[in-house]
Amino acid sequence: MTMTHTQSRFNSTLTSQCQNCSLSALCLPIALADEDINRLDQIIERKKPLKKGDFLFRQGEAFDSVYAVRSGTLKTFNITSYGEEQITGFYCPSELVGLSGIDSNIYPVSAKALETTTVCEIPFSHLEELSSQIPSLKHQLFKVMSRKISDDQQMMVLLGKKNADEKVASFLLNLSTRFKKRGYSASAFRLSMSRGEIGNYLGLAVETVSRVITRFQKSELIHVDGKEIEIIDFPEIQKLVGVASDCGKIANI
Amino acid sequence: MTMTHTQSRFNSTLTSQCQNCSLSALCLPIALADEDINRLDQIIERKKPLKKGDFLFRQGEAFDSVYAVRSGTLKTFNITSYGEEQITGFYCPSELVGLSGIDSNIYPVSAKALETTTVCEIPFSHLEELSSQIPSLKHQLFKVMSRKISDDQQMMVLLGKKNADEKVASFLLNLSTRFKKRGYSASAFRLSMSRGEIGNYLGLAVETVSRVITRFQKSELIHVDGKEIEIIDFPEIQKLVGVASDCGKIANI
DNA sequence: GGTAAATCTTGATCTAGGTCAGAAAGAGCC
DNA sequence: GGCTCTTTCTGACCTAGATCAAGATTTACC
Repeated sequence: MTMTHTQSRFNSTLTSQCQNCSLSALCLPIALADEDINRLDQIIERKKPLKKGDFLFRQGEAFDSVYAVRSGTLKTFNITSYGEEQITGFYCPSELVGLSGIDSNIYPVSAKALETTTVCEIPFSHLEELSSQIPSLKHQLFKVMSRKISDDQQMMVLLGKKNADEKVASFLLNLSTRFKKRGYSASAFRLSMSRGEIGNYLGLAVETVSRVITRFQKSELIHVDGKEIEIIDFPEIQKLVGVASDCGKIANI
Repeated sequence: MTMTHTQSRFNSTLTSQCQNCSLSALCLPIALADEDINRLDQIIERKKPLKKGDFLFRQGEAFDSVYAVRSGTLKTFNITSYGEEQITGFYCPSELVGLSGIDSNIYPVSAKALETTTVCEIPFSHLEELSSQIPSLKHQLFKVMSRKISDDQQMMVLLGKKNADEKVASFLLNLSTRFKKRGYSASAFRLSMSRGEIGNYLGLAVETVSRVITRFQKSELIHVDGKEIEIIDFPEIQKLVGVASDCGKIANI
């Protein structure tokens, strides 16, 4: 294993890199004490950037690491029985990719860069070991995985019950929320994925995505210029989504 | 907390109950040493059975425990913005319910019994604490959550890409696999959920589920008698599913 | 900077599965 | 055993979104 080698190349500064990272408030280190961040920092390897279209890992490969996105965007996808791609998620900075590989020790999906993307590689065996020593890190890991489970379930609701307008509105609002959390504008952002990829992810044909976006633009819910999106009428978009995003707070049957 | 009280009532025998449980080979204790099973056993509370229609927990309630199903079946579901139910999962014996509550400390779904059902309540804070002391338990927990993530992603593929026949075939095959793992017949079993609930889960109308099942019966893929299902032509059902279930082994692009 | 390839848009048509309606078969319940 | 309530089945119709087709625009690459 050449890890120490690579580490010395990337981690040569004395101060923790995680501590300096603008994403530390969102990524794993949240709620860690300074000395613990340093220990986490030791096991993390900063990889050189992926170019658009590069694979981070491929479906079927041996699982050994999870990855935190530092910049750029990734998509994960399955190849279905007849060779078509099914996108299962998009990953923005501070988000963790690869957690689904823990169970079988094999990545059940492929991960590919949608644009130039940098990631931190976190060897899972080290992370697991460290999590025994740092309870708050373990808790954080459980939380991240739990969050992924409930997010995926929201996605199942979207795929199973929503119509095209609701799907696209949910998608835009979801991105908006994620950008906002990271300190970027919640109303204006750039889509790093193609219309085709959006459709694939949402269970819609490309043409439908295009038509819905055009329609939203005409009804002045959003303003579109190619991949640049500006959400103009938040209340209306939220109404379409059904504000199901926080239905945890809604009264029960 | 009245736990010790309740424990003494349910856990009074000296031998570990987990150890005697027929599900221990599938549930959390897998890969645990005897003394560790005993420690896990101490924190588990066997609850009295739920009757059909009883809630185990409700969307929005404070999260404090995960539950292992001992017998019977549960469904979890969201209430969407306009009051309809969206089923996000069915849970059979040995399966763990409630993991999605860890992140927000609130159950993001409700869980309801489909028939008389017994569960083991596992207070999460205790489980988490114990997992620090027993690395294999921690690993097992990570695996269970990871498995849930990849299963849910398979479900997203199903909802986003499959047609009605493929959805129903996948559903039947999935149940079959789960029953088999537990030592029951893989080919003949009883559906504990209604056609309506199947449709809800698969993103189909009741009528469509009914029609597909009838069609499968006519083409002699399955034999149906009310809720009793017998899978007759496994190869054909698998062909419909596309054997996408183990596409992890398929070559990557 | 120019050309080929990919992506996006828009219109016209088609269809899988939804919706509506009613009959048949179970499941509780007194 | 009869009554009601729920679930399941089946047929007739309809619609949201897929598919097909063909331009328009963007992106990538020499």
